[in-house]
Amino acid sequence: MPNTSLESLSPGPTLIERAYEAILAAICDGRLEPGQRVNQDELAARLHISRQPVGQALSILKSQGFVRDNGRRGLLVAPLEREMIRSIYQLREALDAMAASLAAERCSPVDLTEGRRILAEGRKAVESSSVDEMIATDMRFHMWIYSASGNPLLVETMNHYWNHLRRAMGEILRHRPSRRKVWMEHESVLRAIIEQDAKAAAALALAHAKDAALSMVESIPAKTSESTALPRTRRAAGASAGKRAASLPPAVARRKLVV
Amino acid sequence: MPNTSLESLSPGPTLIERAYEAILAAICDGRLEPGQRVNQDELAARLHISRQPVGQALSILKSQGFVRDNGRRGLLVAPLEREMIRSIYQLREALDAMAASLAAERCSPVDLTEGRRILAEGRKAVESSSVDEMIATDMRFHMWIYSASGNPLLVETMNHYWNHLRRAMGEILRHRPSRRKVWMEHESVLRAIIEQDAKAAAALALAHAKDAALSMVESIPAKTSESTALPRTRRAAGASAGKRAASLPPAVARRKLVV
DNA sequence: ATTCCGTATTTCGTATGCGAAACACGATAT
DNA sequence: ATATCGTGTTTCGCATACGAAATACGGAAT
Repeated sequence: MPNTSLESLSPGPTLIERAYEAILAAICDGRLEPGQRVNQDELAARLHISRQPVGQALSILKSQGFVRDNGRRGLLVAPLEREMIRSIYQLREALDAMAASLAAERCSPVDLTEGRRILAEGRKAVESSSVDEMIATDMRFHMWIYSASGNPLLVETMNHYWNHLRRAMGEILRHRPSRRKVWMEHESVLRAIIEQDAKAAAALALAHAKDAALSMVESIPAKTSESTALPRTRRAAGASAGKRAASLPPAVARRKLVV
Repeated sequence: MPNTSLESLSPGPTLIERAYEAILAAICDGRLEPGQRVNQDELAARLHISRQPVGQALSILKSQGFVRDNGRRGLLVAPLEREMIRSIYQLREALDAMAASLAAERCSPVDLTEGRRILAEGRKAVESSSVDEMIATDMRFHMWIYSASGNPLLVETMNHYWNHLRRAMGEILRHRPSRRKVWMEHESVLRAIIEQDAKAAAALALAHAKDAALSMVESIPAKTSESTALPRTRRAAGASAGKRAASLPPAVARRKLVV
């Protein structure tokens, strides 16, 4: 059989992947609240699967910072921390600017129509005052820029951070009204991209990120009570982990496994 | 017992965490070669543990892009791809500049002595021509800047990317000689930080990243033969995933699990 | 000799079983 | 009444068992 353009088939989403998606979605849209304990058995029961794939999904979520270790008493949904959100917005200042600049230089006509479409959607979402829809469209607009920048890693990385932002935005917007000028700013960024004015696009995106940071970061309580059902279980060594480089474990290093 | 400053104890590294560290280390320093198949049973045997923790560790590694799915035939170590490295360096241009600027503004005296120490170490490593040591010190210097920037997320994110870079650098430096001016450039960045000249620090860091990108990216073969023992197993749908936003699965979405 | 097909093997995903460690609660001693 | 200790319960980590799906290989047919 000669080279048909048929690619082979995907093994399809495993239970691990589907559990991951389901739990992540629940965390991001607030169905699982920050600080809430999360339990393998219970999740497994709710999803009608065994503990095994749930455990694996939670491992991944933990490595991505969406859930946090809670001693031997399971895990809990990562609380919203002002410091974390501030850090994300700081990264966005650098990366959104770069992304907008790149997008202005190299995005294609079909990208542009897509951008315009998202802008229209966003305006509509603001009219309808559906908080969830507003957040989703906001995220979609920015993801569009990352995508138009042509850097796949940017897409991946920022998708991750935006999932964290989504949580915070959902929490905030349920109480405070939203900034209406958001989509004005989006429009001006889009216009700069359309006009291929990289400098302007970068500057506008930067300003937008700074604006957003200003209104979001202040809205988050400085420390979320901290004592959220925190059992006095074993835990430390990793407490001073402020400057650690490792991505996963405190590396208390019993005996190192060697491959 | 009143509030002693004792934090509770950590449950200690689990086998999952230790396996993760061991496998990641093996991948980063090249003991597990790019494109090589990786096998749960074999790894478990080599580490003298069962498949379970190995599988979980691999799940995490997969979500971080260090290993890649290979149909139902296990996983393989992610091949080195020029496009990937190029993307990383592009992110570095934005983030290294920002980090250097922040570091110049806010790093403490003890940070500075640490920086000087690493610089000296780096010089020594170049003398000794130990490739591994050169890479390690290079990474350490940059991680120091991220850390001095005061943004913990920057540390985490860049640590991740530098693990990818380590792989590539190791592969390259075994064939080509290293750029000797690296530590000259590092020194000038450090000096700008010491003098608290944020603008200069950012500019120098940016130039350094661009230089490094130039000499690294070209050294990577355009496509690593691609056919590296690739079985014609089921796989697709995710093949056109260039612009996808999802971080884990292609979301072919059989029936969505709902929490 | 080459091609095709059926069977054995490999290897993963998922479920289940077991033990350890911490919490929760109630009983006892002061 | 309060403090202390011992027991039961919870909940996870890790090992093992089982089934599904794909490959690899050897024999039969052309």
